[in-house]
This record gives sequence, structure tokens and C-alpha cells, in this order.
Amino acid sequence: MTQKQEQLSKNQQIVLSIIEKAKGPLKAYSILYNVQRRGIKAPLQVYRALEKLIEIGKIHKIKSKNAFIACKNSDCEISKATAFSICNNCEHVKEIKNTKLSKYLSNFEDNSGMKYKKYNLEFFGLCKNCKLKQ
Amino acid sequence: MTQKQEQLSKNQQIVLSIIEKAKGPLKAYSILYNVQRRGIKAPLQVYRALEKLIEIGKIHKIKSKNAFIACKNSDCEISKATAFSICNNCEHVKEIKNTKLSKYLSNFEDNSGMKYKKYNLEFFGLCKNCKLKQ
DNA sequence: TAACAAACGTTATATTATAACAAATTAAGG
DNA sequence: CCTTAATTTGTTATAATATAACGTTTGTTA
Repeated sequence: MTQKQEQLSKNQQIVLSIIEKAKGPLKAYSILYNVQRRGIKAPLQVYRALEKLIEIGKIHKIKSKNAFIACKNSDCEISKATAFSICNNCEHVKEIKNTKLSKYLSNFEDNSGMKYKKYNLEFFGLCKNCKLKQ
Repeated sequence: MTQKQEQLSKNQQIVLSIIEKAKGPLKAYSILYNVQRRGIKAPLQVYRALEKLIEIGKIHKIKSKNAFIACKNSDCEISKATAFSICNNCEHVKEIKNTKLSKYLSNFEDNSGMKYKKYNLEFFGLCKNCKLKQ
């Protein structure tokens, strides 16, 4: 028997697979709509799965959108340190994987010398595509 | 006549004054409850004032809390670049004013060379007080 | 003072999220 | 294998957050 199975439950698997297949962040009720054929009937079933998936770092919540996206980063340490870029035009969201940035933020001390274990950063701008089209 | 009056309307003034007096971030419906004696009766009146106040940089929205806090920073450029520290224990929220950090983030380029005009950063940890008490 | 924009008031409703409770399932140790 | 505890589930109801749509009023500017 290994230490931790981290085996996902049925609902958790269903919700995760929908989020992983998606091209962008999904909203909770859109997930619900998408999984109703698979037996998940109530919002709470979705929210419970989401909560667990966030806890174990499989997905992140994009707070400015109240939407959920799969984690592509093996090293965001159970979702303690997240950074995203968000296009104001097409709403495209991408997780930022940048060692310098994450080191900088993880080591950041505020003016009183206080350090923080966790952060969430959301950048807004125009993605390349949308910039070209302007 | 000056260029821009930036004169706040009645409702905007009422909502702003409540937020400025508060010790921490306020939720929209708590604001509503607090201003009902002053003639504001409906959520929309509060949300409209909030929207405007955010737009002109007088307040910020703490996204992880769905709550609103007065801006103490004269230079956050109409709320384009915001950073907060949030205590996980007492929920104390403070706007971070740190030139190095804001320069670093304003100049940040992602791996594709993309730059962003706007960001929101929320740090989580234990504030000094709560750290001592542990 | 006409014309336009901004703000207002109001009702209704959409969207996002959680409480509470009982039943079913799973993991692990004796 | 059995039992105990923890987790997950299913379900109903409801809380909390936010916006749509409409017509009116106020404020600004030419």
C-alpha cells in the first residue's frame, strides 16, 4: 500500500475530465450542464468536486472570472502559487510558468518584512492574436 | 471650469464614505444594509456606485473575498495595478505599496515576450499579530 | 434651452455558492 | 473478514452575489 492513493472519486474524475478537455476556464454551472448526462444532477456535487480538485492542485480557480481551469504546472505546489494571463478581448486564459516570477513572488517581503506562503496573480492585457487584429 | 470635475454623485459619495470608514473590506450587501437609512434601497444602487468608484480608482475589489476596500495609494493609476496581503486567520487585508514590486510586475514579460498593462495580486499568509499568537 | 450623457429608482431575475441531513462507499486496522 | 472512521454521495432548500431592463431625473455643455 502506497502512502497516498490520491485516487479521485467518480464525480471528481468526471469534473476533472471536463475541465481538462476544455480550451479555457469553465464556470461551475456550465460544468454542471455538461455532466448531467453522466449522473451529476446538483450544483453541490460539482462544487464539492471542484473544491477537492483545487485542494490537491489539479485545477485552479480564476478569481476574476469565477471559472476553473486545469493546472498545467507540475510545480505549483498544490496551488499555493499561481499566476495567469488573461486577455481582455478574447478572454483567453493561460497559466504563467516562469521560474523567475515565482521565485520573486515567493520570496517577496512587504515593507514590514512579512513573507507570504501563497499568492494568486492575474495579469490582464491583449493576447498576441487580439493585438494583431487591432 | 476645470477639465474634469470628478465630482461624485450622491450615492457614490455615500458608498465611498462607508468604505473609507471601514477597518477592512466590506461586502456589497453589508454596504447596502449600512446605507439603507440614507435612502439607498436596492442592491443595484450599491453595485452601480461600486462600479464607478472602482473605475476611477477610489476603491478596489478584493476578488478572493468579493469585498471592497478604499484605495490608500495615490499612485495605483486608476486601479490598473493592485497588490494586497490577506491574513488567512483574522482576514485582515492591506494594500501593498511597494515600488519595486509594482515596477517588477508592470515590466514583467511572459515567456512569449507579452507584456500586460494591468494586474491584480493577492498574497495570503499570517499577519504579524496572528503569527505571534500561534 | 436643447440635447446628450450620466446617474437614479424600481422590479425582477440571473448567477454563484453553501447549509443541512441521511445514505452509500471506501480505506485501513484489528 | 469485519468494523470503524472518514470520505463521498445524493437531495432539497436556500443563501449570497450580481445584473437586466425600463423609464425617470439630474447634470453638463454647446
